[in-house]
Amino acid sequence: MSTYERSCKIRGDGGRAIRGILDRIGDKWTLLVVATLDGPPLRFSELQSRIPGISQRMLTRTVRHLERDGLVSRTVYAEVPPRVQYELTATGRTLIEPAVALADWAIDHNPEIERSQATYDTGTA
Amino acid sequence: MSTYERSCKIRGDGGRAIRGILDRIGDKWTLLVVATLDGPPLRFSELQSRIPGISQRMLTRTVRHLERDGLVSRTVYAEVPPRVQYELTATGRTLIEPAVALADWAIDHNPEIERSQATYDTGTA
DNA sequence: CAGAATCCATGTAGATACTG
DNA sequence: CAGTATCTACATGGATTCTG
Repeated sequence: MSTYERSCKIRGDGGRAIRGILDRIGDKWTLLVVATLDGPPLRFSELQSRIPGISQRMLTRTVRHLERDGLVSRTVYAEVPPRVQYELTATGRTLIEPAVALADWAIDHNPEIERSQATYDTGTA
Repeated sequence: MSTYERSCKIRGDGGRAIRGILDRIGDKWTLLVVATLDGPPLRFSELQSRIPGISQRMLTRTVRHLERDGLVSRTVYAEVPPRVQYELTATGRTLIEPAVALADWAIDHNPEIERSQATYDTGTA
């Protein structure tokens, strides 16, 4: 299959599928949370300490969205003090692969892109 | 390589690489423009007519960003009326593959995700 | 035709303070 | 510990108007 044919997957239904997933994972923290949860279950504070810069509010929102989408499971243990564990679901794990593909692309092409930006900016400025 | 090892690619430098690419392609139109340009060169108006809902301003901004990143080339023909053609660069084409992988994931898992959301919402509401 | 410029609505994210 | 609530700042995106 050529990339031309494959790119129809992106435009497909007017871009609904792509838009849907980018709305889900395109924000500032979601993919980082998913990647951080690729491994043993973590509790809230562990998650927060492993994701430098994320605020409580943003972590809460992000895991809630992921839970709603069925990509992360949230288990509350009825203890005092409370303990809540987060874990990727089977579906959530399947997201790792395409996400890594994207990260690979980013790592591979970043130098090139930054050079292009520098050229563009000096030429325009 | 396990997904666990691979997911380090995402968290890598504290998520810089992923953040960089999501800032680039995570917006509303970029991937749609890239996918639409996977094929013969198109002029501004052609591009706009093939991407339902995009405004002039957003198309202009999006192609400018892509040009700055070196993913799209912009060729101005000195004619009256003006003609401008857009085309994916070689680098731009390499983005198609991981983007399609993501679109595939979205298409595959959308039904499941929507079911999860429905369950979550009724349970919470 | 292909945009540039301006204005405005909305959403996203962060800081801060409080609580079961 | 694991949140919730509130407020605010900023970025994103859209509509409209104007132009080389």
